[in-house]
Amino acid sequence: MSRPMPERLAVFDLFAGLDAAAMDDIAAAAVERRLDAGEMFFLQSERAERFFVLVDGRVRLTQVTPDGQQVVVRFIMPGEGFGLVAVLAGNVYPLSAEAMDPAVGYGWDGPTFKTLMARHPELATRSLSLVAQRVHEFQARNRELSTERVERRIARTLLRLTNQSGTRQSDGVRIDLPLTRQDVAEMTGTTVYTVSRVLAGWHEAGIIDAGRKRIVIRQPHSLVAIAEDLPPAR
Amino acid sequence: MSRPMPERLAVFDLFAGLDAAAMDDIAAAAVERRLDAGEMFFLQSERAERFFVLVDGRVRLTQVTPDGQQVVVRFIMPGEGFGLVAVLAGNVYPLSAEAMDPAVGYGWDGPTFKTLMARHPELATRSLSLVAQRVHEFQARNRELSTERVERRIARTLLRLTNQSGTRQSDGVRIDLPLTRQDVAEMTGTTVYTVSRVLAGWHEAGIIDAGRKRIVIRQPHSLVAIAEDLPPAR
DNA sequence: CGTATTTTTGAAGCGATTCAATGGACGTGG
DNA sequence: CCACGTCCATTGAATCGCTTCAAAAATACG
Repeated sequence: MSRPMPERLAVFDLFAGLDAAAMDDIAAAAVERRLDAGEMFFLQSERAERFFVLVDGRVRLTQVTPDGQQVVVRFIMPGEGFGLVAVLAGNVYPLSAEAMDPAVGYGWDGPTFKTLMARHPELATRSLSLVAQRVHEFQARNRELSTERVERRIARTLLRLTNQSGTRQSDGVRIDLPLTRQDVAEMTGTTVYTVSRVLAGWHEAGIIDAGRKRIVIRQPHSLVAIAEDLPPAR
Repeated sequence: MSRPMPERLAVFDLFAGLDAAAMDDIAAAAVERRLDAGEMFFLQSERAERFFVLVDGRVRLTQVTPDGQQVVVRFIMPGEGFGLVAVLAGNVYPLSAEAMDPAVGYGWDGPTFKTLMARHPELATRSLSLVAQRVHEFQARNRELSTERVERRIARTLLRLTNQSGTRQSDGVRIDLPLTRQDVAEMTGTTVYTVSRVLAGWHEAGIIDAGRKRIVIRQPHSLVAIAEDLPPAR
């Protein structure tokens, strides 16, 4: 729990466009937290006191439904924030945040952040844009879930993950997350079995290359075609 | 397009806790818009210039998917805002807003509202809470759509609508919206046929009373039991 | 009344789930 | 470096929930 460097904040979406003085002020109020792989930043249904911006590592956000099913809500990469919505709404955390690797985050509690927003109106505007963007994402995902079939949802999810954390390789784009079929199933609202079958089919067609916790997209355009429901060949 | 009365703003979530001076300032910047039933406040994919707070009437928010399917996102009742997220994010409207009755709304454009937020920090905080709440709703709905069966989703949707616009009657609680089976289907991500069958089953069991564009909940606890997946009898 | 909209119902079909069981990959310790 | 145990992925077969299409019935409305 040490004091973070103000310069490092500048790279984060949430703090874009703030001047040096504001940055100092905000950084002074932050608390650094370092976690090992598998440790939790916070747990679902705890009172939401503090939100974080991820500096290093990766974080998995999961939610457990009342009847015990688990859902992967999203992954957080360095520079992104998590928990902000719950803190601002003054609720409990609606999901759990687990470090997938050794991770470092900066945290602020609600009252502190509100004070900061009052002092720096630009911060409030940025927060709003970010949260608004989050609404868009969820809305899009909602529409997907209610109108699209599983294969398409999986295609979309892989493409999204590719944008978020894909690295080019000689044979395609690799998704840089240790994703199990179970994870993909929990993100798309289906089962491990179906994911396995779908991926097997795509592998057959040469669209992807998949192994244990490893997915490489060999033909992104084919995946886009599936996601957008275009005729496969043209 | 006349000037709204500041006192009327006080009842709205968005402006709760603001003092009279602030209210005057905000009201002075608002534009009133009056629509007949069937007219649109705005259309999906127009540039989002202005958001509204509904003063009177009811508004249906719908979204059309790329492949032409329609989804009912939610209904807006007096006192609620709509379009805020799109305006703050500076995007196009992700959905269309249609007046179901003759409706009255107050509107603000983005730059104006940002200026107002800078002058009244309390307004920024309130906006954030509201948008945050919206995120929660969508997140909950996401979880529903990805893990629950149709019957449960319909039960939940009816309960939600009951909370939003239900009126007590001798024989139960009536949903005060002219809801077609099609509307319910579009809210729950299913088909007219399935909705009809499910409602018929519930009517059979005495849980609801339904007619053309009319649904009355006779046994809310039974519906809750279905929504929560509890054993029906106890 | 006649017409349009909304709702219901039947029957067929399919996509996805479920369960059970096998097969493969990885890490660890001997 | 091999052998073992564990976790992860695959596959087949049975089943089911829901959709789809077609058509009729009910309700509202001018």
